[in-house]
Amino acid sequence: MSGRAVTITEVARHAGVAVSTVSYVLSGKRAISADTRRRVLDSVRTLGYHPNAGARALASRRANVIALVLPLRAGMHVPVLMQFATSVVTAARQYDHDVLLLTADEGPDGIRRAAASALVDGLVLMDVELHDTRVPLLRDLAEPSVLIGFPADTSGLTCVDLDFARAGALCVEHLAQHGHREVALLGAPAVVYERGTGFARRTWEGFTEAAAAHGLTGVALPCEETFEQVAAVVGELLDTRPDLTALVVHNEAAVNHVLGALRQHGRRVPQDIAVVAICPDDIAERSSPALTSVLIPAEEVGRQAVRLLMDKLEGRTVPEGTLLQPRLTVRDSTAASGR
Amino acid sequence: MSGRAVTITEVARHAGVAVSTVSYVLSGKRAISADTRRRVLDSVRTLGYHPNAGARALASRRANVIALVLPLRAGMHVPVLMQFATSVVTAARQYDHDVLLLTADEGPDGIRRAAASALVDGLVLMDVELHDTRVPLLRDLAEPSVLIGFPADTSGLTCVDLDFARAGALCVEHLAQHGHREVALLGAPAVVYERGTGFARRTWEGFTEAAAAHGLTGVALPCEETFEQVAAVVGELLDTRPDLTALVVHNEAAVNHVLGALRQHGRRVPQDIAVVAICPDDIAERSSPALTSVLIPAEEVGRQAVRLLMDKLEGRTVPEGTLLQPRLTVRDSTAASGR
DNA sequence: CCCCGTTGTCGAAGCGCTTCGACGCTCTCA
DNA sequence: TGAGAGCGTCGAAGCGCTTCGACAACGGGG
Repeated sequence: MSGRAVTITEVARHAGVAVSTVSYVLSGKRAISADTRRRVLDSVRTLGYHPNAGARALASRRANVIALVLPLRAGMHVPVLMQFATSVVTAARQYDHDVLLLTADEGPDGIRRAAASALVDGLVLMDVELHDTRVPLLRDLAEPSVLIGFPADTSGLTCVDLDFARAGALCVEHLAQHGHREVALLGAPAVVYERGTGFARRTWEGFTEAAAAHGLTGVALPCEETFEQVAAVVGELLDTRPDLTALVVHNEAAVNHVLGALRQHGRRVPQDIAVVAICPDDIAERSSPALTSVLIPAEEVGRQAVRLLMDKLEGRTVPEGTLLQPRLTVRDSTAASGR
Repeated sequence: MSGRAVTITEVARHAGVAVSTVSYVLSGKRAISADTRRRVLDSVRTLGYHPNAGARALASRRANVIALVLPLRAGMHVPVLMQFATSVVTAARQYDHDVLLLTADEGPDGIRRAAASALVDGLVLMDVELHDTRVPLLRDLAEPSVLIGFPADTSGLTCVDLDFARAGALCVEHLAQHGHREVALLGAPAVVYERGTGFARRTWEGFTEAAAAHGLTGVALPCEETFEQVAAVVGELLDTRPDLTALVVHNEAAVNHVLGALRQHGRRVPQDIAVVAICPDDIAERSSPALTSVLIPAEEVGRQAVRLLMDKLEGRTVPEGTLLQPRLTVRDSTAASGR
């Protein structure tokens, strides 16, 4: 490597054409004869030319970079966040864009800075709360943005997420079909609900409503993440609700503790009690027994977010809300349950 | 927001000075009278001026962006990765740089592209293997880079990491002090060792050598991450080694399974068996009992990596290897052990 | 009192690219 | 056979910024 980088001027000289011709070959924005194209591409290859990103951004007013705004707050399950992040990067690359990582600790200023300096063409925000302080900012930003998660008021925005209400309901329906009459939801830590995190609340509501609709007794509880606290909640539940035969767990970090607590209390899964989780597949598969679960389709959500953002960048109009339908995978933690 | 962005020309006009003067006020590269400086800064503020990143990069040949190259491979503990990532972003912002996220699935080409296009000024690579294919590329890249983790041959590179050998030894020493005579290491999944992941191997070696040095019987085993597999290994260990009184666990995902397995086998921690973990503090604290642990100082490593990169960007020479000293925090999983 | 070194400011030349308008060809159709 | 319509290519004008050299204005030392 070393030395100065190859410029488009050198490529043009090497191929014996004008600079603009090289540019058109590379962008495909004007017709170019097959012969010229071949010669230019040859020169590009032999010289090892890479267009200068800054110059390109300056001249075209497009940086070909999008921002990914990560939160990092208590109670968020990090591996899922990471899945979102990597799928956003991968999807962005498919549209020939790169991804700039912005964290929450710079606050709204960071977003404004990146947008105003034309560092990025658009934004993807993760883990949006019901009353997110970043939302007003997005509304009057010139750059388009897409939210992963739904704030309370989605007007003027573009949001994508799994349909968590449906996910909660799906778990209940599955259990109802298997004859369970009394079920419990173990959710996120209390702080997550208090903060107004949409997906946690919506699961809760979906669970509660579906239980009512199917005539089940359903109780929903927040759930902390240390073994001791989980064991306490589980113990309490088992003691006070003798007819309880199924648990829905919507808390990645607590899933294994729940199973451990049940083991400790001498309950077998699924013979004594059924368990359904809402979590990534790898967690469900790695538990013992393997858990029937509704997976968080992080990869799909990330891809959709990028697709929507690209549509907006092209000037196409996109729907305000996009809800991905959950699917339930039956594994060993409910299968044998024939009561 | 909306409309076209404010340019330096408009600021200059508004403040009644030349464009270059505005530039010098902002960069501080030439002396400017207090009065002029104030007027310019006022204009900047009232107009809401943000320098265009592309133009700046083009003219100054510095993008003020660094790349963070993430792997994503089996057996890596994601939350730790995420800690690295966020600390790199935070540290970079302190040097007025942004972070571009590159993933491994584009391979070395992604690195080359980002560097050659002047999208980034330098690179931080995470989770480097002993024989990493990206390393030769880095050696002949014009852009400086810093590795988190040590490859087998570090010549011509800059590497930072926790001193894992020392971490393994520290655990042994702590246990030796508490009178333990036979100890076991439960490490990463076998695939991680086979792949040649430096930090896993170095912990193993540090553990083994320290055990020998202190006259302890020490056995080291890889450890998979499902509860069943962990329980099997733990069961086997307890059965075949009746004198075993302490476990060192270097596997974030398996830690809780180990505790669960010990519970299942009726062993109390720390009365019957002591446990030391090498893992982030939050995991150690959230376990029950809270674990004596050597923490992975992810935040410190990320910060150092950025500092080293900035030094290289400034043309300063930096050491090839930087090893961070581990510290052991005593908690409940070894404290009461008085044997 | 003259010369020279400072200090503060300006103008202009790029940085490497995209894109617009122009222009010379070659075809086609009347 | 000549006008008009593409097609393929070129030159030049920026995009918004940094940085270099120039140059007033001012003071201090000989």
